[in-house]
Amino acid sequence: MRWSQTFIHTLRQDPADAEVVSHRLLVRAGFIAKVAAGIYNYLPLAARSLAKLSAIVREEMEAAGSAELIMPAVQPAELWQDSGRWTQYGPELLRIKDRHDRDFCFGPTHEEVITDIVRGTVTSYRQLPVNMYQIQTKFRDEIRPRFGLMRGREFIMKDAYSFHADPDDLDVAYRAMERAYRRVFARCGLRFTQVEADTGNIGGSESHEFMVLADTGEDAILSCTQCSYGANVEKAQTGALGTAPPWPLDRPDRPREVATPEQRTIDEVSTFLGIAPEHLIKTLVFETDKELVAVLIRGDLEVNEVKLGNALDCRHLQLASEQKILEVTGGPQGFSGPVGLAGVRLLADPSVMELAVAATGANLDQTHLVGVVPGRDFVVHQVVDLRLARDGDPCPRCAGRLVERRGIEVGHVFKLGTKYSKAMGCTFLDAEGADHPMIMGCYGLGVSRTMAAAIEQNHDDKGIVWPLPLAPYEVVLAVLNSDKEEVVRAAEELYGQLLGAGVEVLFDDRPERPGVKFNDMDLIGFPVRVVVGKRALESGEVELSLRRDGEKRTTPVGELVAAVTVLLDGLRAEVVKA
RNA sequence: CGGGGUGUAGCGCAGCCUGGUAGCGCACCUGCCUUGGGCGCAGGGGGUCGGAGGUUCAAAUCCUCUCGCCCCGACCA
Repeated sequence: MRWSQTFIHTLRQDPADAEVVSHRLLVRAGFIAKVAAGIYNYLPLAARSLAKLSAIVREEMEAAGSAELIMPAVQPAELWQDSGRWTQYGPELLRIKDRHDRDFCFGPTHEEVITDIVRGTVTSYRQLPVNMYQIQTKFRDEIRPRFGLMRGREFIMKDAYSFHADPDDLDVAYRAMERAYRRVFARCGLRFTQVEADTGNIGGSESHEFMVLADTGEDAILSCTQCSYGANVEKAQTGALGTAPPWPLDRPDRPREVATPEQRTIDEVSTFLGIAPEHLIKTLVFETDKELVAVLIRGDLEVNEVKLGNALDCRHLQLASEQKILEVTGGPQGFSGPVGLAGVRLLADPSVMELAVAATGANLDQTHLVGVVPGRDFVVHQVVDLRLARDGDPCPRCAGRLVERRGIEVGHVFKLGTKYSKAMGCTFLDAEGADHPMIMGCYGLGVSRTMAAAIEQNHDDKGIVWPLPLAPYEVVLAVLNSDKEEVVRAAEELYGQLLGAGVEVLFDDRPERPGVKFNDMDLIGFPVRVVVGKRALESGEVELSLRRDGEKRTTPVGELVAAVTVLLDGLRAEVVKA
């Protein structure tokens, strides 16, 4: 392709509204252009990268036994009413009406449609399993779209769904999908990790996320330095805690009140009392959509609100207001404690119940209790892991330590269970003729987000540094002195040779000054660069370099095709075969 | 939805406070010049100042309403 015949327009200045690097570079390098908040044009360069990524996804999905189909973007309300999500999904579901005033939505996901397909066709265990996928535009009306393609409202996703007669069969498909995802991201040339994930409000029994590693990632992930354990911070567990320092105070037969004027925070109280934060019981009051609860955790630890939400089985959760705390505990914020606390559900992290003796708030203004013994001085309704894991914590599986890294969620696989099949009557007959809901799995991969994540991970101060498999063109060929007939002739000749050899090359034939061309090539990030200029040409040579190191080497004109082929083969060999 | 901003040429911005012929840089067009890292010189085209209403002799500027967009928060398969 010739530059002059495609549509590539770079910007000299950063767009004012781009916050993150992938957004900034995608816009500047001419890959995308905003149409509305969270809605973008994918210009020709982006279309090529997306096509390459999609091709890899298709190959791996087919290899894993999933068949491509295409479902509608616009879906009738009836299906969503059938599953119950028409009312559950909330304003993120873009609802639209047709000319007859009938309700539709623009699909944010396709469980309803695929379940409708399968329930109408599959009736016997003999027809299972079923596994299908599509690559399609989704729309989710996010409250605040941001970060360009990282969190758009309209985006491209590969979504797959599988249907099974029993959990073991689901497990087979699930493992095949995990493997396919690992292969996809490895073949894209991305550094990534697979982690255990919270199943969130989609429900289900098992879930993994695939994270492209990048410092700018929105998600925190913890992985063990010694074993394969890895989890999203929302889900991460930790190993046994170290032993606390010895209790430095007396051990009264019952808790003793101590005046702690204006000492509210863990740091203030532990310093004031001369004890370690590990000796304090932190008491937090949360307000859910159903109730108020008091949550206990050791003073040096933090509560994981996702774990808490799961334990309480609630949809929304927030720290209670000062007013609510006063109503529930009788004391002001900063002086809450479990002793004598009645009329409210009490949850504790195991770290609290392991304390032999502790200090905590007295539910009285300016007062704490010391010498509190869990089990003797208070009992809780439920002991459950509520701890937020953090960097340096012990691994739950081995003797190693967890390290925290940042990642971008590009894939998420779920064992869904029977949530949709039950709700929508998607059942089959087993060998005995008994009726059962099918067991489902669903598997999402953010295609447009993966393109953005690739840039978050691979860029420098000049622009994008595409991994070869996702580059819009593998090679760029630039002619520097377009006023010199013999230089242009040589470049045209080389362009023909590269095309003839099957090299995926973009020919920068614009009559621009060299500086403009160099900067554009760096900005767009073509992996291999060939420069034809009069200087090298005088000695019968052209210049060759890789985007990632910029190191220049010259090669005789007659050997260019061979030299480019060698470079490309080298880059391909680096991409891990998962 | 709460808080804070912002909207002026394709892009990035100034002008607004203190009302008086709409500006700068980049991009674009023409000519000359230059040609290995976003050349130089000269000339030129392009804007109902987000929209509606109001105040005024006069509104980009002041007032009211409205819409879009951005940031922080809450939210997020």
